[in-house]
Amino acid sequence: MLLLFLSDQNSAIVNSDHHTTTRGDVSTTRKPPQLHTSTTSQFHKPKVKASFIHTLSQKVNHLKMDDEWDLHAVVRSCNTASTDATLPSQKNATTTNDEDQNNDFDVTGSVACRNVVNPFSYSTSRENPSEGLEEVYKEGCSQPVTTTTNITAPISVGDEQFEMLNASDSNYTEAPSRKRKSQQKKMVVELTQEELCSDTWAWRKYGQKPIKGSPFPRNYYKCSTTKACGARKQVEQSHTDPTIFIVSYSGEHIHPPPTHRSPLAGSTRSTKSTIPNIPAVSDDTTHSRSTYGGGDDSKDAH
DNA sequence: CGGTTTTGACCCGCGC
DNA sequence: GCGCGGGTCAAAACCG
Ligand SMILES: [Zn+2]
Repeated sequence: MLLLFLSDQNSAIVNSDHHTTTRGDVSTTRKPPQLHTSTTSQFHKPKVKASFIHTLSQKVNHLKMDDEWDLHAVVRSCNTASTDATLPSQKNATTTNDEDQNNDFDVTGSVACRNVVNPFSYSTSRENPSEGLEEVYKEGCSQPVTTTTNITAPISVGDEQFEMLNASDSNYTEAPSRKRKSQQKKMVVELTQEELCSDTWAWRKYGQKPIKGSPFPRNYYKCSTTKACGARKQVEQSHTDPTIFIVSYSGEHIHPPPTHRSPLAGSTRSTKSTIPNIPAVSDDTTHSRSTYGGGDDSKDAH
């Protein structure tokens, strides 16, 4: 397992909730979508390599039939599976119920039972959060825990960002607001489905965008336990190993892990709209969701 | 009815 | 200055 912890000297003060203020300032200017559709000033076309994506999707096909990118579906299915105790990596973990999980979760996390500290840890001592994370990083590097898949794919994204954060700005001294939003701290982790669903924190998805380097989009999640909690994570499927999910954690939880996640969490809607078309009798008997239109700005307005 | 997901739009930093 | 790429917002749809 590879972990990357990116830290910026620019304290986290700037990042807390500034977006609210920033956005709030112009929030009123935010017009309804319809009005804006005609603007088309900064919208670029989706130049996605269809063939490439196609190839990749084929690869992932064996994993998920048509919605290759419903991470939440993955998590959900995983959870369901966990209830059935079908997870290979959780066989030693007798805790399958969320309630019990919470009990077992403790502070280190349920996955920690394997032998490594996982990113789901909750540290009350926020004095030196980086230390703890560093530890995680080191642990993860020295003690790679491969559950069922051999995780050997190098995380380049983290490296890149790290470089950017540290050496991109030559004139960088202590400017508080130099990096985007709260990008100052980040921990990249390669996880499998089991590990992904082992995350007992309550996450709410707030965005999804296709990433240039990877054929798969990236999902953005925010902690939904408390509004004040600035913990976020982004999940992305590894283009090298579709079975691996690259999860980037940023921010820390200001609260203990939730007792149990809401039933709504991780739920995916059947189809995009209220089109009752094709009720249940279809080739895809399962939940097949929409074809990930993607909340990207590459939506080629017209 | 409340919490989530979806998804188009907006914002922002950076490179050219 | 513009376009690109990535991150975030928020309205609407959804589901238990
Ligand atoms: Zn939190």
